[in-house]
Amino acid sequence: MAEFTGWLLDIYEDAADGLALWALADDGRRLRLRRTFAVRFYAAGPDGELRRLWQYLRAQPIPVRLSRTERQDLFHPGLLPVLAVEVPHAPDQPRLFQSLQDEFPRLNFYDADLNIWLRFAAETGAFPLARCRFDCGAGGRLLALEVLDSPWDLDPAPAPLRTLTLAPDCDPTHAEPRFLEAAVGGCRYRLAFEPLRPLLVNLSALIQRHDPDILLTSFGDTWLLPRLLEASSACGVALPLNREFGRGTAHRKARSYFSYGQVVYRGPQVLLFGRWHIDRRNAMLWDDYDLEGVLEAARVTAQPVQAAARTSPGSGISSMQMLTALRGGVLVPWHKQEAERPKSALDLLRYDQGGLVYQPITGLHSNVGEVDFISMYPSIMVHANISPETTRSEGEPSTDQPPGLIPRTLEPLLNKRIALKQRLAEMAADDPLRPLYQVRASAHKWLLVTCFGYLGYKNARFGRIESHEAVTNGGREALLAAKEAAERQGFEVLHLYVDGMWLKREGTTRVSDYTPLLEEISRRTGLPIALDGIFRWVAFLPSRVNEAVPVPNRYFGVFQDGSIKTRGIEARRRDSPPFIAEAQMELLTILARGKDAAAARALIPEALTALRRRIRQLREGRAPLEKLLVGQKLSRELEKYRSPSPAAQAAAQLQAAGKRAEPGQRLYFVYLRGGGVHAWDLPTRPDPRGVDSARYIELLLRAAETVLCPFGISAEAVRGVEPGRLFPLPSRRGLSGGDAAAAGRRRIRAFSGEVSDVMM
DNA sequence: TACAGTCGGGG
DNA sequence: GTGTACGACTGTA
Repeated sequence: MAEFTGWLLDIYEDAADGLALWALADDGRRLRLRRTFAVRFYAAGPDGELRRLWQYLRAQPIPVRLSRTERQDLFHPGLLPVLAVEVPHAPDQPRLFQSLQDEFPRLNFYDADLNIWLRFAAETGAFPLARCRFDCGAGGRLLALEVLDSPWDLDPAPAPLRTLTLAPDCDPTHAEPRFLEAAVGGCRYRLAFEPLRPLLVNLSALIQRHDPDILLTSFGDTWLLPRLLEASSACGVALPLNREFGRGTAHRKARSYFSYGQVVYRGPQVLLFGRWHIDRRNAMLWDDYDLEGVLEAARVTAQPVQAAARTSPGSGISSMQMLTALRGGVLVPWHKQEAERPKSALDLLRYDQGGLVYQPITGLHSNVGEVDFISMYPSIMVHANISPETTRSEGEPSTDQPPGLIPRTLEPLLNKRIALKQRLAEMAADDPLRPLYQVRASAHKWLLVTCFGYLGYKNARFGRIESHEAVTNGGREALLAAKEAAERQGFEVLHLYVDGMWLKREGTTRVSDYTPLLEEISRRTGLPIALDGIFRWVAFLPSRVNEAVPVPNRYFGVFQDGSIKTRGIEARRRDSPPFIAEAQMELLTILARGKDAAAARALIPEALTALRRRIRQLREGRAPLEKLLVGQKLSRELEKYRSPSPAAQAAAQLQAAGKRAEPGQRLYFVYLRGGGVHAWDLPTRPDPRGVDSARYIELLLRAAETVLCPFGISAEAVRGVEPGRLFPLPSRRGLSGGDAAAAGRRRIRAFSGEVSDVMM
């Protein structure tokens, strides 16, 4: 084997050698390598306890090397005396550490619960899909490894990965699939599920013949792979899902957890060794980023590919922070130990603010420029050097100190994202590489967004609330500085929202007219800023509950290039039935042809005609059922519901049919006459005649009002589009009261709490 | 009127 | 394997 170059695909613990590695050589061979690998972790605490730990470790059977040394804990000044524990055989470490947790509750452990990829990446500079030079001895023993590229390269040499796609011919939650559709090496196969034995034999032959690097499945985690594995053991036909011979697959249980204010359901997982299983239906945020987004995330976070495909970007950024710490000799706490410092009421008042939000001037405006800070919060963290160890307790950042852990982690990511966006801006619209760069930029965006949230999360390993607050302070200051600059240059500020502002100035209609403003803002704040575009027209909407109150994030408009931007309206809400969302977009597309507000107004009759057609479609039952599906997330266990919300009703129906619906799962259903629903994932289809078309018409009319009323069309006029038929107008609520007058005035207020992911 | 339940974000 | 905000809105009692 000697020396060769190629890509590093996979790493995992190996009972015999310590570490198994898979390489894809330039000549196309897939090679299994092995080497020993020692891991180190640390303990700190009272001297007596450390001595006791020393004796305990000496007495137990797992070989270890012990030494006393000093290391840096990010949350404590100076160096911390620690006991270093080196475990020469990596697979021993988790078991050993497990036993220490109960035995030594008073000690603080560091670097104790890191996955093997992270340790390997810290030690060697490698990362998933890194280009490497491998030097091998007999039997695949890895003697030396040289990493040839970096995760920050914009154009990494693409690894010629082989993918086997597997998908049942229908959604197994609905019906029993009859065929397994497979695609590999440019060929498609259709394998019958019954009888099982030939299926297994054929599939096994496909895998052996093509030896894919990736098993890209639909429902592989939740249904297909468990089913195949079960069949394999029942029939006694070996199925080489793993590339690693003789090793079983790894399984993770399904779970629901709370994140970003809502429950998330994560399905069960089936993980492979030596090749990757990615279930595109169980991939989290990377879902629509496709495989490239997953690979990009794995490269920059040094998370295993199969994990990167399934975890949130939160664990990705956490992984990057840990890597920065390991490489810089900073201890990675096992559990974050530091509680928040006590704060006075005044501090709380000062701190507990999020992004700056203005009340927009409601109504229709022409020639409005939208100017946004680019990745505002991450830019502030890097620019102002905000990190747990550099932030003073007053919440003031310190730029006179060396760059902190968080800025060091973020800076390359931020630079790469900006470079990718630059590359995109220079690319032709039809460049075949465009989607690739988009997907990569997108993956980076999520990592950046999450990093800010993590600063404020009390259980994050490197979080600290004061740093979090220093960031939001910086954001508010920057936005105010931007507003002042705009006003000084004669712009009217129509709206401010956390990291963006909407501006108008008589005679200012060209992109270049904004250049002096952008330059001034960038100079004053030190943060990157860009013109998102100039709206031909944009409408900021009032509250539906109280017409006098503007709401900060409900608007729609059309840029000069004809593209439509919407926020908060029906078309963007995930619980809107597709029919309603599409109808609203249809109306907007018609209005978007208007070059200014007046021209758009002239297109209203055409929009009303389209609306009339849509209403008729609903009334005559011609809208396809799938377009009427409402999707809502189950927010809790079925038993915990106190009133039968539509999602709870759907869950009850599923349960009655023997299918358990977990919190965090999105359930789809149609509204039925009489107030009920019919869950979509039932074996029976709803009777189209039972569909509550009146309710859908009401939803449609509301969506139409949202986009038409700003043009001066009354709600009554929208509802009267059908000759001889006026749909009743639901009464507006709470119009009375002193609130309205107060709300009519424009005032600046701050969001309290999280606005983390609004910002980028 | 009060309360319970759901959504939001980007590209 | 990571986050339990908060305001807008809707439906129902």
